[in-house]
Amino acid sequence: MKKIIMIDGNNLMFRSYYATAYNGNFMNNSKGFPTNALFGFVNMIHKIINEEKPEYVLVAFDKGKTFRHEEYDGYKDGRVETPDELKKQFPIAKQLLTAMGIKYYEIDNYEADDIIGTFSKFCDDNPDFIGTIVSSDKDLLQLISSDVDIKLLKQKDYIRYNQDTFEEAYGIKPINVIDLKALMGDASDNIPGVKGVGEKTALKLLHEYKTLDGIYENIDNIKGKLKEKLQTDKENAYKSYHLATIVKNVPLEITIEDTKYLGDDTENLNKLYENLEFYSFLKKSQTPKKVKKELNIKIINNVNDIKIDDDVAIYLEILGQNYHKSEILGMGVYNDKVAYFIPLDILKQNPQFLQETTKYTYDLKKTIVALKWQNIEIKNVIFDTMIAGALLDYNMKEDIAYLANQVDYTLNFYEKIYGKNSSLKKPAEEIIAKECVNRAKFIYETKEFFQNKIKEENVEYLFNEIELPLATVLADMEFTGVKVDKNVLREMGEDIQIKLELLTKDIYNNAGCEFNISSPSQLSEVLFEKLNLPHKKKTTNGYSTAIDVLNKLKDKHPIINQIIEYRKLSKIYGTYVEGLINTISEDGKIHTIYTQNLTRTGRLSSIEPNLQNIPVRDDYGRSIRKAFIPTNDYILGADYSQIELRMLAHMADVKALKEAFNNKLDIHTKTASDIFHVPLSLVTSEMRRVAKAVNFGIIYGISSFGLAENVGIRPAEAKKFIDTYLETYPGIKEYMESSIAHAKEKGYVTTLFNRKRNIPELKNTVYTIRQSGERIALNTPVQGSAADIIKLAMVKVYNAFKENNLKTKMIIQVHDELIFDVPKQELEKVKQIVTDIMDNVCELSVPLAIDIHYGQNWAEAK
DNA sequence: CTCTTCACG
DNA sequence: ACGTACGTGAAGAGC
Repeated sequence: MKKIIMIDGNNLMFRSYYATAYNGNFMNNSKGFPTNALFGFVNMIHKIINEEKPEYVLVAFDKGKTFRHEEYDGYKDGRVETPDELKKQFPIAKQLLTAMGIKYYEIDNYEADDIIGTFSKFCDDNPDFIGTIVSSDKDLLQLISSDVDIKLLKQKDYIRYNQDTFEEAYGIKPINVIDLKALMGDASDNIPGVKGVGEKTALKLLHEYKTLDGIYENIDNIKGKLKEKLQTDKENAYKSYHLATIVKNVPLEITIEDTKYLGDDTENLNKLYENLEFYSFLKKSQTPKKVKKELNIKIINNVNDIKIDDDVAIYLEILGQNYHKSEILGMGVYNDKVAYFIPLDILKQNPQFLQETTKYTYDLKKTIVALKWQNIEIKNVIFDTMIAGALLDYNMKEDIAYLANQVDYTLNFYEKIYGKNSSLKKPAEEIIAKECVNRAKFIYETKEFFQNKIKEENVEYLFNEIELPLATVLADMEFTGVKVDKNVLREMGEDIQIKLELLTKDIYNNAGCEFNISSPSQLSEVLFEKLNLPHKKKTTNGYSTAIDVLNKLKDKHPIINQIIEYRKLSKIYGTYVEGLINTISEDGKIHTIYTQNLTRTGRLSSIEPNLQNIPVRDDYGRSIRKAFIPTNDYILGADYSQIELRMLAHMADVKALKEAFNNKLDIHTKTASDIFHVPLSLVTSEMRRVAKAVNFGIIYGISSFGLAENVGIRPAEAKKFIDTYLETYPGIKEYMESSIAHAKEKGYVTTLFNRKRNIPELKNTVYTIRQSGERIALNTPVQGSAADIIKLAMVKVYNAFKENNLKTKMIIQVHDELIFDVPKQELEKVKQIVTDIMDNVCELSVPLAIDIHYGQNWAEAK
C-alpha cells in the first residue's frame, strides 16, 4: 500500500497569512518583502513531512477564474480581494516547494479542491494507493472514502476524519457534504444555499431525507416556514449543489511517480531561506556568512579626541531593558565626518557636544534618563527616530533593528548581539562599538526620510509640540520617581497573610480537600467536578473560574465568596505588596518606565512597575495608595472628568450631550434620565449604573450582547437601551457609520492631532476580526484624542512649572489624571496653573473640566 | 513560554 | 448562523 499526501496549498497560505497579518504584527524580511504566509507555510510543510513520512506528496493551488465563476456571476463575490502582500508570496511558495522536492499542481480555471478531488479519485480507483488530504477547508470532507481520509486543520491542531469517524460525527455520508452545503450555502464563497437554513437545520433535514433530492421529493412532509423557505430557494439550492461539487476529472494526466517524495535540494532551499531570512529553517550543512562593509570606527580614549562640528546622530547602548539600573555600554556617534564609539567613562567627562551640538536619537527618553543617572545632561535633541516610527504607525519594538528592517536597512537584532534578556552577555568592546555606531549611522542616514514622512502625513505638530517634548517630561518624571513608605506595605502584607491563612483553612474545609487555590485548573476541578456547581464558560484547560462566573455562583455555595476574597487578597499581596516592595530603589523611590511608543491608540503605558493600575475601586485595595507619599508636603491629583465622552460629543457633534456638558450635568445621570424617560431628580443609582455602562459601551463599540453581559440584563433589554440611546442622541449613529465607512475606505483612522492608526483588520476575511476592526475604528479616535490632549497638557504644565521656578514635580500619569508632589507653599499656585492649563489645553466644542484633590498620600488625594 | 486571572483608565 | 466592548501590565500555574 502506498500513501499519497494531498495538500491544499491555497488554504495553507491563506491560513498562515491571516494567522499573523491581522494584529499588525506583519512579518517582512529586511527588504520589506512580506514573508508571514511563507513562514507558516514552510512550518506546516515540515510538520506534515515529519508526521506523515509520505512516500508521495503533492500540493495543489488555484489558478485563474474557475468554471464556477463562469456559471455563476456572484461566485466568491462577497470575498475580500486577496491582499497584495499575500499574492506576492505565492510564487515564492512554489519555488520553495520545488527546492523541497515536492511536486505542485495548478491547472487553468480549476481550484486546488478540484485537483485534490482528481487525485482522490485516483486513490479510489487504484487499489495500491491510499490518500490523506491536508486542509482546513470543510468542503473537502466530501472526498472522504474508504481509501481517502482527511487531516482537517484547526487553529492549533487538527482532527482526522475517515469514513467511519466522519459519519459518527455528522450523521451523514461524506458525499452528502455537498447536499449540506447546497442547503446552508457558504457566505465566504457567496454560495446562496437556502435562505434561513443553517448547519443545524440542514443536518436535521439530511438525517431524515438523506439527500437534497430526498428532501424535495418529500417536501410535503415538511411543514410551515421551513417548507416555504425550501420551495422559494429550490433553484438556488440546486445551483449551490453544483457549485459545491468538487470536480474529480480535471484535465491532467496523472503520472504518480512525479509526486514521489525524494527529499530536498538543500543548497537551493538554503538560498531561498537566506533570502527570506528564515534563519531558523536553514539546514546546518552550510551557512554562508554575508560579508559586510566595515565601518571605520574610532573608539575614543581621550575626551579631547572628540571633534564634532555638525549635527550628529547618537545612540546610547545599555545592557538590559531597564535603563534605571542597567549598565551603560557606550555611545555611538555618527555623521558624514565622524564615526565614534565613546565609552561611558569618557562620556562622564561631560563632552561639550552633548550640550551644544544638534542631535538625533532613537529613544530620547531612555537616553536622557540613563545619562542622568550618571550625572550627565543632554540637550539639543531635535529629532527622535523611535517617536517618528511610532507616529508613522510602523511596527515598533524597543529594538531599533525592528524599525530599521522595515525600511530596507539591515541592523543586527539586540538579542543576536547581547543574547536573550534572561541571560545577557557583554561582547568585546569592538563588537559593541561596531553595532552601536551602525545604529547611530542608521539614525543619521534615515532622518530625512522620516522627517519628510512626518511632513507628508501631517503629524508635525504632534511630533514637534507633543511627543518630542513629552520625552523630556516623562524622563523627568521617571527620574524623579515616587516616594514609597515600605512600612505601610509591610504592615498590610502581614495583615493579608493572616487573613489568607484563615481563608485557606475555610476553603479546604468547604472543599473537603486541600488544593492550590491559586491554580485555575485545580480550582475548576474542585468547583465543577467535586462540588458539582453549574459551569459556564470553557477555557482550553477546563472551565473558567473568572470573577463573572464566580459572581453568578455566589448563592450556590459558601466557598465561592471565600474564593473571591482569597483572590482579591492574594492579588493585592503578590502584585502590590511584595511586587511593589521589590521595585523600590535604594533611594526609597519607585522609578517606573513609561513606554511612550507602544500602544496603538497613543496612550502611555507604565512598566516595572506598572503605576497605572494601583488599586482604587476597592476600599481595601485602595489602602495600597497610602504607601505613596510626597517628598515635599502633598500628593495632588488632577483628573479630567469624562474626557472620552466629551471627545465623543465633540467629534460626533452631539448637541444634547454637548449641552449636558455645558450645563455641568452628571453625564451618567443625564443619560439615565434620557434612556429611562424619568426626570433627573428621579434617577436611581441602579439606573445610573446601567446608563454608565451604556455610555462606556458606546465608546467601545457596543453590542447588545456585550452590554447585557456587563450589566447583567437580557440582550433584548440591552438592545432597547442602546436603541433609545441612539434615538435620544441623534448624530452618534451617523457618526459611527461614517467613521467606519471612512476607515474602510482609507484603511486607517486618526485622532484630534492626526495620530494615525492603520486597521488591517477591516479587510480580514474572518467576520469576527472585521467586526473587531470596526470597534477599533470607533474607539481609537476617542481614546487616542484623549491621550493627545493629556500629553499636550503635560508638556504645558511642565514648562509652566519651569517658568515659575516651582519645586513641584509631576510624578505619575494615569491616562486621564496627573499626580504631583507639591510643597505646601506652592499648593495654591500649582492648583491654579494645573487647572488653567488642563482646562484650556485646546479649543473644543465642549468644555474640558478637571477635578483636583490633595492629601498626605495618594489615597487621600481623591 | 502560554494561559488565565485581575488590577487600572 | 455566528459571535459578541476599547486600551494596558504583572503574577502564578503548568507545560
